[in-house]
Amino acid sequence: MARSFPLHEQALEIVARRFAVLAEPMRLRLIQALFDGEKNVTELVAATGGSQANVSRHLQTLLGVDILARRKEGLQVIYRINDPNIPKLCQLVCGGLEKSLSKQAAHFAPAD
Amino acid sequence: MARSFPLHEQALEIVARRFAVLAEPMRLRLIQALFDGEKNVTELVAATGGSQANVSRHLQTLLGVDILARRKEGLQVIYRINDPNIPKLCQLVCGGLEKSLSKQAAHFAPAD
DNA sequence: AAAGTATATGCGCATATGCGTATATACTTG
DNA sequence: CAAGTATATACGCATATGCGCATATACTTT
Repeated sequence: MARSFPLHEQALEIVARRFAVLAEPMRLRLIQALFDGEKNVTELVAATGGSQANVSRHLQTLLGVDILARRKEGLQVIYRINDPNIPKLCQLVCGGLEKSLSKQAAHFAPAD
Repeated sequence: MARSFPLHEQALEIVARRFAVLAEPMRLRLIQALFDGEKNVTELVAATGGSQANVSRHLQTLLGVDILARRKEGLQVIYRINDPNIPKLCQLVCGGLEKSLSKQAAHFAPAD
């Protein structure tokens, strides 16, 4: 039954996994930080304000689904965006943000 | 520090939330089932093979972020895709699937 | 109004995930 | 080889989420 779908089970889980990887603010921050070029972990830690351990963990997650790629240079590991669809993807979601923002704006007081 | 990002905290969380909603196989199934037109809950239950309760809950989730919209018709509630970006979004992710599929095929070959 | 159909929701459990802390690994330099 | 720097990982806890089950709600029909 479930075999007759455009996407089989396996594919669905992979797509879901992919979305799940993008479903974390910190990982989105990392992706954003890499939009303007590759960076090493220390730079990413600084750019995102996260802890080194946490940033590293999220980088592994992004690496695991090939959203990012990395390159070692001496002591440092330099990450970059590997999936060409990621910018478009984020653009699509962020594009539809305006409505959501105005809709949910009420929930957040303009603290700053 | 974290203030200088293209997307502020608030926006990041909304985007992340949006991705999270798409990060469930059953919800992707529901979205897929609605690609060829609106359907009521019973039809969606049949199309996805899920339980009524579970399907309903996932529909509420999709409704909550305006990916779906609904319309009542007598006893039935008829859902439809509301966000015009969803098809493109899925297309983008599914497009990059081929590589992931071939890559992860190995993982599924063994009993895991 | 009572019974029936269609849909939504509360509850509890099992599991997944994020994150802090500490530690391990990799490489470089003195 | 010891010390130092950069990155990755193991562990544990707190929380979030999916799902089955039972039940509630909404509307229709008799």
